[in-house]
Amino acid sequence: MALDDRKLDVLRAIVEDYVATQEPVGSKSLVERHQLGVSPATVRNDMAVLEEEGYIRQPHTSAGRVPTDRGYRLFVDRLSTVKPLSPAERRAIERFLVGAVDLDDVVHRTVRLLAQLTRQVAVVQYPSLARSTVRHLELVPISTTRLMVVMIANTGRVEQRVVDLPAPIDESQVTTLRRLTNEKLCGSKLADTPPLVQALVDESAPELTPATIALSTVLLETLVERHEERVALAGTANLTRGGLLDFQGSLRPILEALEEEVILLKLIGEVEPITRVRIGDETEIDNLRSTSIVSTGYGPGVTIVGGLGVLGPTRMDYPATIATVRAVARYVGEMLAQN
Amino acid sequence: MALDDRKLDVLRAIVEDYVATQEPVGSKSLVERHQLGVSPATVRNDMAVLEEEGYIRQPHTSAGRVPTDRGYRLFVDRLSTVKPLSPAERRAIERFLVGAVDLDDVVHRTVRLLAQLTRQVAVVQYPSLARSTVRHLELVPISTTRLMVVMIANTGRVEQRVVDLPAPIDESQVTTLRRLTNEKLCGSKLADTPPLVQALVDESAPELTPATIALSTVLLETLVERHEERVALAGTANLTRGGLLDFQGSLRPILEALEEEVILLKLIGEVEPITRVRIGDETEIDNLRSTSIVSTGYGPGVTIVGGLGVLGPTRMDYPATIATVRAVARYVGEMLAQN
DNA sequence: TCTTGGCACTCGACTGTAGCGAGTGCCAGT
DNA sequence: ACTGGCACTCGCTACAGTCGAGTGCCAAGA
Repeated sequence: MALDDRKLDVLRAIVEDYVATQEPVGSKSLVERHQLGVSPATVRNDMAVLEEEGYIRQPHTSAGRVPTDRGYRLFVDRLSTVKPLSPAERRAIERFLVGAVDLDDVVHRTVRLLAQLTRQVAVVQYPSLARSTVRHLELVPISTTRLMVVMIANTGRVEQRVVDLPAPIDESQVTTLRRLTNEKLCGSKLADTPPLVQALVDESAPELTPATIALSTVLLETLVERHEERVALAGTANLTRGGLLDFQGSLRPILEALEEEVILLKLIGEVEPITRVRIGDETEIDNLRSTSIVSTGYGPGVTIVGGLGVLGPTRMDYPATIATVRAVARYVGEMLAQN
Repeated sequence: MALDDRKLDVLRAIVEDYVATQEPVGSKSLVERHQLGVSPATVRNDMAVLEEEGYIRQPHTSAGRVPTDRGYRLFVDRLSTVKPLSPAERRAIERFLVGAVDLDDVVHRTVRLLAQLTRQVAVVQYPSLARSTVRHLELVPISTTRLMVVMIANTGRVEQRVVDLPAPIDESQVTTLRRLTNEKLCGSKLADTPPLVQALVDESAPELTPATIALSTVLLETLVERHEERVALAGTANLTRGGLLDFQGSLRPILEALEEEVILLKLIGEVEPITRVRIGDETEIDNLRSTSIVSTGYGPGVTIVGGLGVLGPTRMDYPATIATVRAVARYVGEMLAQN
């Protein structure tokens, strides 16, 4: 059955009221607060249809209606327009992000900003190594048989590993190795490095081959195979707003899920610049059944190097949240472009 | 008034029972579960005294007794013996920490381990820069007027900053600058670097002086003045155990406090190898009135490079927690000593 | 002087009942 | 197709009553 315009208006009104008040909304208060131009009885009929179609439900007989996940989905897809940010919010974003001294700083400031503006839990992925290129590789001897390798990526990320060498090498050999690796790998995307690393081993001077193999093993293993993705988190205290009414009383499963980086990455590690909204079950994480996630990709210019987003109750102000997430992502992109 | 031995026994029994059951403990169940050798009535008299002295209190008339902060304090100081770790726990610690690939990895594994073993919130401070020495400084040109400086510390920490140069410099000048800074600063403690950095500027070749000044400004500002301390956090989900009975119902203030790195550092940033226990108000943080913190320093050998600890309800198993925190700190120290 | 059993008392937790009111579904009328 | 009216549902709150764990006090005994 097709929903006519008025039924959609009713659904929109229900979502807006419920988000604002956090209480099931009844037919009478609905017509009072919105200019629907019809009587409560008519609204009730519409509600009955909406309920039959699964867009709203009653917590119990004789209570008002509450949107279902499906109702929110329809609202987000067809009934809402993105709220423009207030000037105050724009100013807050700018003020917050200027003066960041390094990548860590940018990420931390961003995640705090996002948490503060949306009053929800914010997650920011560090620029993905897989989508970074190598800017410089530095080898620092720790002892004659141990080497620290530091990789600096164009996104500002810096990763280090310790390499155990099969045989001692001296200072000049380290210099040779350093030059060689930099020549081979600088400028290439991390995802493209495996053949280059192989070439590195093939071309190394015989006496350096064992060391080169050890080095390349570490490089491949840590930087390419297990993607070293990282995330920053802030605003968990915001989960307690709405005093346990959201999240059916227990924060536990949500806090547990938030501690799993793998889960967070799956949810906000976007590849596309598109803003995604996952509502309830759409998160596909059991522990997050009662939450929604708004996420988007960010990066300098048009390329995407990482994702960011917020997590909150399914009952959230989607238009405002979407606007804020997008705006913050855009600013962070500009920030990164400057480096 | 001096408390005789039996009154102390009663207090100990109350603390132990309350920690175990989370329910106010009455005189009758006390004598049932502990071999006190006296009747409930006697225990009641002792309880009255303990209450008068402020070691225990009644949530309401006709309820059992609950230890006060002062009671826990006395318990920790004089009535408890550190529980030895179970073999299973020892094994868990070893298994968890072997195979750590870099400092980030060590810290993350440690904080998770600690959270898991104590079933509380764990906090681990990264090795403090102030107590590290410079192992290597790397300068990587980003453009002709921008330089990324990467500092590698002996503790494994790697910090990077971008330096804006007043005038362009070429590759060979970077090499010169790199050699000079490393000669001057390698091996010295960060806290001792200011005069060395100054000497660096004085001795630099005239054409490099402006660049050197820019570089040294960044070095001093970021690495010495504002101590770049970092912490890792895990186990916030454990706050929800005991279903809101601890923390008088609201996790909010606690989650808020946990987001402030400054607060965490104040609480677990130990300088001494001593294990500290802060109970309730002793945390000196309003938001953490209902929590206790057990913290200790760690480091390779005898020197302390950072702190770690756990935060939980004042009603926590102090002997077990103290033992675990100490054991983990010791293992982390050994871990670091290997590098 | 310390310990003990007895006893009256307190007060939170739980249960059952009743009234209220927001909200609904249905139906007949326009 | 919309509307007003009406009976009904059911969660919420208040209130009264009961139960029981736990206490404080006291007088008697070791």
